[in-house]
Formats: sequence, C-alpha cells, structure tokens
Amino acid sequence: MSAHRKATLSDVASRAGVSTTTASYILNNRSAQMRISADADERVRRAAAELSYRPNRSAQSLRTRRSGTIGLISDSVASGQYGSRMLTGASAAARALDHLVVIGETEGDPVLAAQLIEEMTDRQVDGFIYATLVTSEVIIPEGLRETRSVLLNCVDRERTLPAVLPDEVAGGRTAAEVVLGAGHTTDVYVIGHDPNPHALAGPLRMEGVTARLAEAGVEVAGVVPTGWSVLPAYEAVLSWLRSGVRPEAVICLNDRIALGAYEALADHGLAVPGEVTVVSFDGSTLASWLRPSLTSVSLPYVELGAAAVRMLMDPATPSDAIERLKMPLLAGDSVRPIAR
Amino acid sequence: MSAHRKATLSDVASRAGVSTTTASYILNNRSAQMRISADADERVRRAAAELSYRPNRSAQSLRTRRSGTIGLISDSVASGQYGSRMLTGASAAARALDHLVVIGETEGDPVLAAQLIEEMTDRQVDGFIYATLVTSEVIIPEGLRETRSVLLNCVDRERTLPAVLPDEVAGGRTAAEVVLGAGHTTDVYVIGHDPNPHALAGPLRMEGVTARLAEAGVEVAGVVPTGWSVLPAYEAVLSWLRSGVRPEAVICLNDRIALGAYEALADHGLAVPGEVTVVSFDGSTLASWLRPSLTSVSLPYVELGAAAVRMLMDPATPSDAIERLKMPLLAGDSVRPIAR
DNA sequence: CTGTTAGCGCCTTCAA
DNA sequence: TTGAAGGCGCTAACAG
Repeated sequence: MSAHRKATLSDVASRAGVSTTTASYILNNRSAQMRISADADERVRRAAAELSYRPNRSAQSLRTRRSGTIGLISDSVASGQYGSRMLTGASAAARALDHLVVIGETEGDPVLAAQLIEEMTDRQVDGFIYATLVTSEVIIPEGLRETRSVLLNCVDRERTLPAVLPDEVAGGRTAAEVVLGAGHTTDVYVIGHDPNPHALAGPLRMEGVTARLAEAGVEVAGVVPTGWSVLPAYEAVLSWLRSGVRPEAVICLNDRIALGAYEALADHGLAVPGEVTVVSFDGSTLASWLRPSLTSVSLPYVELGAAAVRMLMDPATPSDAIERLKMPLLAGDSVRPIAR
Repeated sequence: MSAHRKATLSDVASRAGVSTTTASYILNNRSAQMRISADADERVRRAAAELSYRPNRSAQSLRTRRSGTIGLISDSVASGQYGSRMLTGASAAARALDHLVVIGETEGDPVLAAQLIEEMTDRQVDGFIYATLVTSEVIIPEGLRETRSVLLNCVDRERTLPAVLPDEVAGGRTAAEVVLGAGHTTDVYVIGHDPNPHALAGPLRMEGVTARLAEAGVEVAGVVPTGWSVLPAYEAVLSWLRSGVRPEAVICLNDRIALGAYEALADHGLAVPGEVTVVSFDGSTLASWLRPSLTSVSLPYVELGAAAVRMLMDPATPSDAIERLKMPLLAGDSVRPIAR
C-alpha cells in the first residue's frame, strides 16, 4: 500500500477511497465547480498531505502542454553588473505566480538565441521574456513569436510584442528637476553620447533633461560627447575642462561617466558638490560607493523583471502594450546645497 | 498525412516506414548498439529533418525521469554585482551538456529554499547547484540531498557534498607575490577583516598572504580591521594613516575596501602607485574603472559556475570532491614599479 | 535487425 | 456526485 516512494495521484485516491478523477478535481481546486462532497474533499486533502503527495509536473505538462515555467532569454543580462537584478525580479515574480524561470544567454548570437528558444519550447515553457542588458531596439529572434512573449528592457521596431521599459524621458526630467532644485540656472552641461545606435537610453534621457530645463527657461549650455565608460569619460571631461569651461552642474548620462567626471573634476581642482553639481543615471551601487555619494536617477531593474513576468502571465495584456516604469531618484551628496 | 502541427515520433516513424521503436533508437543515437540498418537510420533522420521533428521533453521526462534541466539555487547570486556571472558560466556549461538552467533565489530564507527545491524536484531537475554569493560555510537546505547536488562557492561543515571554490589561499599568495615582486620588504599592511563568521575568503586570503611573505622573510607589518565595504574602509584607513603610519604597500582584502583605501590615501596626500602600492582581491569591474587601475586577484566567477555544472554532470565526481579554482591576477597600475 | 506492447502519471470526456 | 477509460508522446522490455 505504501512503498514510501513518491506517492502518485492514484495512491492518494485509493487512500482516500475515491477515484483518481475525484482526487484530481479536488487537488486542482475544482471541487466546488464539480460539486464534490465536502467529505471527499477533506479526505483527499488529508491523504495527499499524509503521503506528502506532489504532482508529477512532467506528466501534467504532457497532458496540459504547460510546464509552470518561464523562459528568460537575454543577450548578457546575467553577465552584466546590474542587469542581473532583472533576473531576481523576474524569478521572484514568477514564483509568486507558481512558476519557475529558466535562463539562457545568447551573447548576441541569433543562432544561439534560436537554439535556446527551441530548447525551451521543447520543454513547454509557458512563455518567454526576451531581455537586453542595455535598453534598445531589437530584432525579435527566430521562434519567439510562436509562444507568448514579452520584451524586457527593449522593443522591436514594429511594436508587435508587449514590452517593459524604464521611463527614460521621465528619468531625464527627474535629473533636470534635481539640478533646477539646486538653483542652477546657467552653465548646466550634459556629459555623454551613446555610441550604440540601437541604444535608446541616451537620447531619451537627453530629451527629458532638455524638456524639463526648458520649462524652467534654462537651456543646456552644451553637451560633452563621450563613450559610456569611465576612461573615455575621464579624458573627455578633463580636456573639456581644460578648454576653459566652468560648469555649474553636469548631468552625466550614466554612472560610469559620472565616475570619470568625478576623477576629472578632482584632477582639475573642482569640488563636488561645492563648486559643481553632478547628477547621473542608473543608480548603480557605484553611485553609493563614491565620495561624495552620487545622486543618480536609478534603473528599476528588479521591478522591470517582475513587471515583465506579470505582463507575460496576464492574459489581458494586449500585444502592443508598453509599460514604462518610473526611475526613482537615488539621492546622494553630489548636488550643491542651495546657497543662502 | 501532415497536419503541419508538431510532428511526433510516430509521424517520423511512419514517414520513414519503420516502427516508433526503431525511430526512437535511431534518434537517440543507439542505432549502432541496436544494429539498425544504415538505410533505416538514414531514412529516419531524413524524415525527422523534413518534419522538423522535436522530441517532446515532457513525454521524455515522464518516461526517463530526467528533464535535461539543472536547478541552480542561490541566496542572492543574481542580485549581486559580480556573482551573477556564475549564472553565465553555469548556463553556458549546461548548454554544452545539452541542459538548461532553472534559477531560484532564497534570499537566505531556508523555508523558501526548501520550497524552491521541492518545485524543482517536481519538475524532475537532473541535479542541483547550491550557490552562495559570498564564499562561505553553509547548512545544506532541506531536500537537497535527495537529488544529486554540488555546492558552488560554499561548503558544508561535514564536507559531504562536492564543492567548487576559488582557491583563496593561492590567491593570497599571488597578491603577496605581486607585492614582493615590486620590491617591498617592509611596511606591508593588510586592510580588512571579514565580519561574517561564515565567510571563508578573508582568513584564507590572509593565510596565503602571510605564508608567501614569510617565505620571503617578510612579515605583515599590521592589519587594519574594517568591514568589507567602501565607507568603513575609507574611514578606517584614513584614521589609521592619520595615526602616523607610512605604508609601503597595502593589500586590501577586496576591491571595495581598495576603493575606500584609494580615497583615504588620496585625502592623505599619498600617491598610488608612486608612494604606496595597492593590491586587492575580487577583480571586479570596479578595479578597472579606478585610476590608477587596480591590481586585483580575481574571482573566476564564470569558471566557477561552469565547473560546478561539469562536476554535477560527471558521474565520476566523488561526493567529497572539492575543486579549487585558480584566482587569476588582474594586473593594473596600482603597483609601484621597481625603483632603479 | 525490427515491431508489438505496455506503461510513465496525470487530466478529462463520457456514462452512470 | 463519482468512476471507468483513453490518451498526451515517448522509451524499453520482450518477442520475433
């Protein structure tokens, strides 16, 4: 009667003295709908508990063609410094919906992407999340459209799949707001210029910054072009400073640029925040490590991941849905206090 | 004959004019073993290709009790800045072995851990990898022993499960080697002291450092205790410097400490590497962002993840196997060039 | 060398 | 309100 090994549904049923049908209904919470006696319900549940019954998901999948699993394909999200937090968010949200997340990285290889999608499809994943480390416009990989999917941190040109993105424009406005709040009305510069043509963040942040400043009658005094990493930023800012400009505030398009700017400003003898306000984007841990700590408009990675899962699992999500998530301000000490 | 919908094995078989048995053997590369005619083999493979047949993994799992899937449970690896690279390594290695990785984070909650393990077991994962962000000694969570498992970046007290770890002692020796190579024979200090009692890295690094220095007749001049993060390190180092010491070289037990030390040294007017050599551990991207770039003994995260998967999948792995991976030196510009 | 047959554990239509 | 029965797609004895 009890082999002490992996109870099956029929074990439970016979122990409860009902048929597997009844047991199945009960365990799938359809007893009400099926008008099953409270007594049978009770007995089955007890039997299941006593045998510590766990349904065999493979058998379930075979039958139902659903696996309780979500495939998360990314270019290199796990490799990235911060983007991996999207995995955290996705995985937690998935669990809340009784799902597990299986991951795969393409490293930008479309063939690999297609293979991963195929492998996951073979395993009956209930849906896909396709994520990119950098907010960008992408080409939907082969096979993704065959299964319900949502894009995470990216969009496709045709806007044909639901997507979750950070609200970069609003983020830009937030950054501008901070600068304005500190009382700067002149010599506000932007540092950075995204070299990746598919990247969306730079231009959108820029757009938000300019718009908000304009509302206050402030114009961007200039833009210092530089790649999005520390050394190029350092060099660009330093030579720019040496050319004789004297900024009041610099808005760096990401935190690494800000680090480069910090170093350049220090080399040039300009104090942050005393002489120059620095505001940035991303809200990476780097921001809190610097001294003075950096005020940064942060990317809500965890929330992005979670939102993607929820959109995916919500049957009401229209295929052209685009959700933009707020970029919260991570306040630091790099903003000049209002003079008084 | 062809409904253009998801070909099954029997579709393939009938199209090739053989039984499903034969088709199954062939597609599982057992035709040799079963001495199946080259002709049948050929026909079946062609049919499969023509129908773009893909086996239904749920059905396979139901039969074979194996899913081609590995469960990777961690405390907060994906959330971490660098540890997430273990996922990259694991996932890539898994793919090479025709497996996929499903992830779950426990956030240190043993109940959650047990639940995740249960969920994954239900889905027939072929094995578990239990990973921690920080190298440490752990208590094996409930349910992990029932399935083949390996520990990643951690060990259990009883050494009862195979484990993969960075070779911290050797790493410590490497750091010392660098310092010695720069000609320092005196005033070599170590900065850091791990507050986490379960963490292994600190003491082991320390051990390697002391041992290697001792071999060269050099003694550690002192240890500056501090937590493993930027601000505490900054404060500790600064007040230490102000107490009048004048280090030749400082070995920081991780990169964040090194960042704090950089800032403190700068504040104190000591130039790196001109006046002080700084060497560190972790090899995070931070190391390359600093100026001068930081020489750091790096944690081989990607390799750790990959090695864990390979140990897991290798039936020859004994249950008390412990693999220690080399920590490669990430050379930077923070080491004083030999005076001449 | 290849086909027949019997499940793996579960869901679900159909009858009772 | 419950039970019998079939089948999801695949593998693996066991015959031929």
